Amino acid sequence: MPTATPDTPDVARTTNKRERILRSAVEVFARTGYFNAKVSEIAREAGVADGTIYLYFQGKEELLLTIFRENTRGYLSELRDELASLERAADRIRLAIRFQLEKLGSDRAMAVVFQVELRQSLKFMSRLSHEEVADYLNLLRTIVEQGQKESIFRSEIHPQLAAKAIFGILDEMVTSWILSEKEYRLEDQADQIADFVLHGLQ
Amino acid sequence: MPTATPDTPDVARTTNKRERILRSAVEVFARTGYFNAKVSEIAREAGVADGTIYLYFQGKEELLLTIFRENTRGYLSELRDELASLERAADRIRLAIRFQLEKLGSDRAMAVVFQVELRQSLKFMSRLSHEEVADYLNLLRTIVEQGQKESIFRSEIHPQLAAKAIFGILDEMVTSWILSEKEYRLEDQADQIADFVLHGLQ
Amino acid sequence: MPTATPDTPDVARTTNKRERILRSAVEVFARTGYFNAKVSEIAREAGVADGTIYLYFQGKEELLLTIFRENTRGYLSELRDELASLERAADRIRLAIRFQLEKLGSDRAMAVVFQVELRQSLKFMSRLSHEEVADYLNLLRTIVEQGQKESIFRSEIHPQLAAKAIFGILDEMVTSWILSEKEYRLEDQADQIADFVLHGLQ
Amino acid sequence: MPTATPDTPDVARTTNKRERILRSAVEVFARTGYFNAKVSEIAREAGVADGTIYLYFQGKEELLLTIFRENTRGYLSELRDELASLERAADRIRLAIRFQLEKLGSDRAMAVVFQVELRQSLKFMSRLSHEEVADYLNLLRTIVEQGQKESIFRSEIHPQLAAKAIFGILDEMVTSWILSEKEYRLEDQADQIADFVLHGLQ
DNA sequence: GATGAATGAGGATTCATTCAT
DNA sequence: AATGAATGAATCCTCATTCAT
Repeated sequence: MPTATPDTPDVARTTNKRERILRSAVEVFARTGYFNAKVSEIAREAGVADGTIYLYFQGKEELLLTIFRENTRGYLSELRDELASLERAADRIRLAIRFQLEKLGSDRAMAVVFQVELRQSLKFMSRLSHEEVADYLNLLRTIVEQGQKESIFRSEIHPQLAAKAIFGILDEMVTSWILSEKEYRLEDQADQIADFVLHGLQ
Repeated sequence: MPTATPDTPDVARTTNKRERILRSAVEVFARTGYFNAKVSEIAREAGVADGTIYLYFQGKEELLLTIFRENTRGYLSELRDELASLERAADRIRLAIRFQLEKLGSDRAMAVVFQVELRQSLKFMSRLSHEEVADYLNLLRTIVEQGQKESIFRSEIHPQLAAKAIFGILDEMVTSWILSEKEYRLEDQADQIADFVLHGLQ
Repeated sequence: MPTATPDTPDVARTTNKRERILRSAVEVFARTGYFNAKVSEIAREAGVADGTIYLYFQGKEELLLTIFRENTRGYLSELRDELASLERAADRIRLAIRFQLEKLGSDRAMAVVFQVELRQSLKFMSRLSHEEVADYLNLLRTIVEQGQKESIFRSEIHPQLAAKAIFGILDEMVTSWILSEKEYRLEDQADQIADFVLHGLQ
Repeated sequence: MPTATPDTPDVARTTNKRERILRSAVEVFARTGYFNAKVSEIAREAGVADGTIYLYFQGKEELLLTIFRENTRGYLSELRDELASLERAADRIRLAIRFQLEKLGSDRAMAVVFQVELRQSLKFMSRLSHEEVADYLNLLRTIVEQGQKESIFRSEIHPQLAAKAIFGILDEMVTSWILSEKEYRLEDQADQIADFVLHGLQ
């Protein structure tokens, strides 16, 4: 009996299916909102049976968490890599700002999930804020502390507060972009924001 | 000493009931999240029958919107009043920052509703962002523009972007406070934040 | 203390209110169906408060029953009066047929209530069929029996069955008229129907 | 002894479930009335979960319509088949009359649904009267016209009116049987009714 | 008698999840 | 691994009725 797809090994096909489910979930969550999203719609869009989703994920909630975790992890390690090539704190701040705007600005559905759907409930948000978001804030804080050591950032600024401020600014820019009826490139705001932030820090 | 109405008049009782429902809704939404909140629980906590809620509000969604609208309106007009007593843009920025932190910092349940529950869905958020939030951003923007005219703020800053940045910072501070396991007074951050913002603008 | 309306005694005003409620009920039942009819809508249309209806009637169901009873009683006694002026069974059959078509054909809303709304449930229908409908069937049966005694109607016909047949024909004509999209006068069918019935009896 | 399918195939079981739901609906509608019937009771009686009903039907209303449609269609095509074996209009009238009485007389619950529950509202009735009932009336009308061509029925009778009259008589007989406290076989009235009708037509 | 604000029981329907195949 | 038919818990809202005024 001939093998149907010689170059699509089981693992690949399976991985594929998992990815397709996650991507469909992003689209459906972004389109209808997490609470109104139907598992069956995600399944339909992914081209799998309803039950299949439960072979890969515990349930609807795990879908949302997985979307967040896997993407955040990817973003963070990539950002760390890129930051390694820069030395000065100011440049690193600029890079981090541009990076976040580029990433979320390149995938509106994903951005909607990050900015809107993930903030469904205190339970959700506190889980997130203690895990990946905390990592990201720490990264920013470290850069601020570095700048203070280099004496280019004012020492009276509380680094954790500065990190939150930067995060808050970026968060608002992304949300505002999502909700905007005008079409514009999110990353085009990177320099202006960086100027504002660096002035604030200096 | 003014006599408090000995026998609560009809108007008061009615108003009372409406207010009690709204307050219960804030508590229940904050505790369980909007989607998981049961109308019957709000009713029970307000000490009214389920059906009574529908005499005052169209439904669950209108409860959430009303909480937002009525509070935002109150905040905004109060803030405007207080701003009127100040002249310099920098002082006004300081005041606005302190004001928001004080208001939301004084009522955790309300803050949860504002920071978490109101961001349930794109539909909701865009409705809000086009109404009350837009008003607030305009207020901030006007102060920034004033500061630029007075030549105390840098002219190359886009006022709308600055307004969003300030809003984003405050938003993040409030959210972070809500999610924090430590107890601290939100308004204690007002000066630090104002310093950061004013440096950013100057 | 002066009497407000000397020529509108309490009874009259009261009666008036009662009639207004009944008439509104006919209209609302006809328009929306008994089950979908809201007591508050009937009250609004009658110009009284919701609670007032319960001063005159036990509830929604009694409204429907009263509409039926009072009208049927009126119809029946009027029909009996008119029949008294005729002697021959055939003429009486003609009269009864014309009478029913004229009565229901003159008030579409009432006809809808009689033909549609009163047939909501077995419970309702059996109550009606054992009371007023039985009286009406007896009246028809008596005429048929009279015709048989006069030897102008065939004796092998079961009078009760003939009465039901006549009632069934008329009932269908009224229902058909209600549901028809064409406008026509129901009573114009009286002669044709009478011919058919009398042929059937003879 | 023929072996009944030992392992019910999928199709049968599925069909089975749908039929069981419909049959339960007939029983429950007849017992409690359409508006008072609970979907959960129909489900319980059919031995399925509440939700299962919605896999087969859109909702409660579709249950009622389906009961009517599927039965009417079956009746009508069966009646047409049987009529094909007869030639004379009078015999056909007799057959149609007996047929309707036999069918409805053999299933009281179904008859209740047909005579009572389907007449809930103008909306319902006009939908029905424009579809299946119209087909049935056309069938009767055609026979009357045939009889007129054969010159055994009087030509001055309007065939459509005659069809309605026959339908009305049968309708009343069925309703009367349903409401009767006495037990009798509905079809035993077939000859008497046919005599009356044929006399009326001749 | 008249009002109408308040009550609260009641049910159709949805949809995440399961599990026999 | 994959399916998808079946499950059944869970809840918003309506509206007939009451009763304090």
